[in-house]
This record gives sequence, structure tokens and C-alpha cells, in this order.
Amino acid sequence: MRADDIDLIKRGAQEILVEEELVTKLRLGRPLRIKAGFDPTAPDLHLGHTVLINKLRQFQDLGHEVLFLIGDFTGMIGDPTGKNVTRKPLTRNEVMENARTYKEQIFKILDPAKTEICFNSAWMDKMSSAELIQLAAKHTVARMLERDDFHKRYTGGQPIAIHEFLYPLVQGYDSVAMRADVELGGTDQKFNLLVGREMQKAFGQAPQVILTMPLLEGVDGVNKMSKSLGNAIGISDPPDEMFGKLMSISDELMWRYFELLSFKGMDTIVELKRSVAAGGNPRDAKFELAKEIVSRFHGAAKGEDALRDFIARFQKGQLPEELPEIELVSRTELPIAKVLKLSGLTESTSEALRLINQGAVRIDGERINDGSLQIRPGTVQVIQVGKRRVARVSIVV
RNA sequence: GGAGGGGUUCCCGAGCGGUCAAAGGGAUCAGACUGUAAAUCUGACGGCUCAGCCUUCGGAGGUUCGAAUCCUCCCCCCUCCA
Repeated sequence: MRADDIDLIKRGAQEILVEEELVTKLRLGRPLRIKAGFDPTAPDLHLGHTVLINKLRQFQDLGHEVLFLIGDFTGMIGDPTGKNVTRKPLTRNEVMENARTYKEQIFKILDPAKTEICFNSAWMDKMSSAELIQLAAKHTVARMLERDDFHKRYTGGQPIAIHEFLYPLVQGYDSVAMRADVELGGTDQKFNLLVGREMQKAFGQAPQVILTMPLLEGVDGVNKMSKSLGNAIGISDPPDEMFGKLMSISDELMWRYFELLSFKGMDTIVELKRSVAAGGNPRDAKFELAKEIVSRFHGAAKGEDALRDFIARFQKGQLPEELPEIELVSRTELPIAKVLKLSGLTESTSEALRLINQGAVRIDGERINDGSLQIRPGTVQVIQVGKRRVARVSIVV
């Protein structure tokens, strides 16, 4: 281990438990087994996930081995608790499909040669009920209730199903089965990660070191990034969309994104901050961020394109270079609201009519106010709804 | 097993026989202002063949001219007791 390895590992990390143990492990002179677990239900990774994946990549760069665990066992059981959106159980095929999508996405960051994909069904499917109960015997209800969300739900009168207590145990047992040296997770995973240490001790293994990374806020700047909250930037988002979403974050949040997502050196970021503080337009710093992130997932050329398109479109008010083409078939005239709905520009005709009344709809650049407008077959028009929704809609006979 | 409380539109949360597509807040969307930032102001916010109609208030029945509101049964959640 080199002296600065530990500094690199600590960069951006929320907490390392126990740091001395990590130093000892790093001195072992062998590649460490770095575990990180992922939900099999959400293969659409977003930038929030990449905070952790970036850290995994750092470990790889230092010569260690990443164990990318897909929690398919728990995913196949499902999680029907509380008011949270009920997780429906996944089939074997769905899990495999999700795993494939994961690989496609994570290898934009991780080195495939130093990554092993694991499924916890590999050992959990074989575990007998008796063994599972023995596993459960290694932890107490009181300890379980220490977990923040359990505690809140318990004291707040929210339901907790028994099987939810089993999940941390299973996750902890995964570390035993995988002989993990280090496990990474979000700060919300701290409890589960610690259970992993306990389980390893119970099974006679050296406890894993845990390293937590902060949770990245979504574009709303309030809640953690999550697809279901609609505040996520997906790593598969098209370049322009990704760029636009990054530009829409608040100035405050931008620095957080720089800290957790950018690969720029800390000195560069400090310099950017200084120039903004000295009166520079924060927008320009945001351009840098957006370009870097888009380039990471789509290539440098796309990053440049996205910047250029953004300036053309939003600063100069031009239409994007490539418009989605939508073709509707009709022999008769269609009411404009119907056209908006059929083309997917609005969710319903009711919404379409509302937006027209609010002056949000333009046809070929001209704002329209008449909800009863009829569109003739054979026409091709550029229709805009608000600033973001645009399409070239043609009506063919 | 017993007693009590509760399930309302994306979320929280009022409503407790007509004036309810349902107060208020949040989220969201649109317009204005901008740097597609924040803040602010304005408006919208179930659907449709849209000044009218249709479907919503855990589920199924019932009472009533009329039910989110009353009754019956059922499902689910919480609290306390056992």
C-alpha cells in the first residue's frame, strides 16, 4: 500500500469503520475483496448510484477486486410492506435481464477484468429454514429497532413486517458467503453494513471494513436521487436531456455534484468556486459540470454537442437540431387537443386544453389560444408544449 | 382473542347527508421574470366528443330524491390489553 492510497479512498467518503482495520487490510499485500450490493429491481442506474460506483472504480485502480452483488434472492421475494410502492417479486428471467442491463451500465465506469458479478440466490436458495432461523438467532429485536427507519416506523405507528428484519441478516450473511474485506454502501446502508460485520464475526471471519458514501440529492435538491421521485438523472438519459437536467439544478446543489460526481481534482473545483465567488456566472461552472458528465457516459463529442445545442436552444431560443418525428393517421380533421394527446405531447386531452388556455402551446412558433382549432390531414407542423416538449407532427391520410 | 383509533384525488391532510371533482399545504406543470438556477408573482392540477357529461373518497351491498359523509358485511393498518 502506498501512503496516499488511504487519502484517495477517503476522498468524498462519509465514514469508514474501522479505519485502522482498513489500513491493516491494505497492508496485506493482496487484492482486497470489495463488496457492494445492488437492488435487482432498479437496473436503470442514475447519477446517485454512480457516486458509489465511482468509489468502486477507485479501489480497482488501486488493484483491488470488486464484487458486484445483485440481491436477487430478496428481490424474488418482494417487499409488500407499508405504503411504499409495493415491490412486486421478480422472476428469474427478469432478474437475469436486469443483470444484463446492469453490466452494460456499470462497465462504463468499472473495469470488467476486476469485477465479479454475484447473485445472493447462489447461496440463499440453498439455505434451509433451520439455517435461516439460526441466522436470525444471531441478532436481537432491540438491535434491529436501532436501525433508523425501523425505529421511526415503529415509534411512528407505521407497519414493519417480520421479513424486513430478515433482510439485513441476509445482507449480512452475503458478506460471509462472499468473504468480503470491505463493503461499500450509501449512508442509509450503514446499519446493514454493520450487521455484515456482526455476521462475519459470528461465522469466524474477520469483519469487513465498511465505507459509506453520501447520498446524492436529486435535481430537486431536497430528496435523495431516485427514479420513483422523478428527480433522477439516468446514466442512460440521452445527452441533451442529461445536459438539461444538470443545468436545471440549483447553484448550491451544483457544488455538491462537483464534489461527488466530478473527476476533476479538488484544486480545479476550488478554483471554479473562487471564480464564481468573484462574480463569475455560476451557469458557466454548471456548463463544465454538465459537459463532463455527459462526456463520461456518451463520449466527449456528445458532451460538446450537448453544450452547443443547449446554448442554441435555450440561450438563443432556437429549436433543437433533431426533432422527434411523430406521424398520426387520420382521414378527417383532428382537434388540436386530440393531436397533442395522440402525439404524446400531453397526457390527456384535458391537459392539452388546459395548456392551450395557459398559452403553453405553439405551432410552428406561433402561440395558439384556440382550443377548438382543427388540424387538417396532410399537414406537417412543429408543435411545442412549454419549453421542453417539442415534436414535428405530421398527419397522414 | 378483547377494546379503541384509522384507510380521502401523486404525497400530507380537511370534509362527516345536498352548495364536493372534494379546503389547505407539498410536489408537479404552464405563464411572467431569468442563467431551462434560486426566489417571487399568476394560473392550472381525474377523464371525455369539455360552458355539458362521465368516473373517483379501502371493497361489496343497503338506506335516501340525493352518500366521501348514515347502516351492514368484508379487507387492510395502528395503539393498548391478553
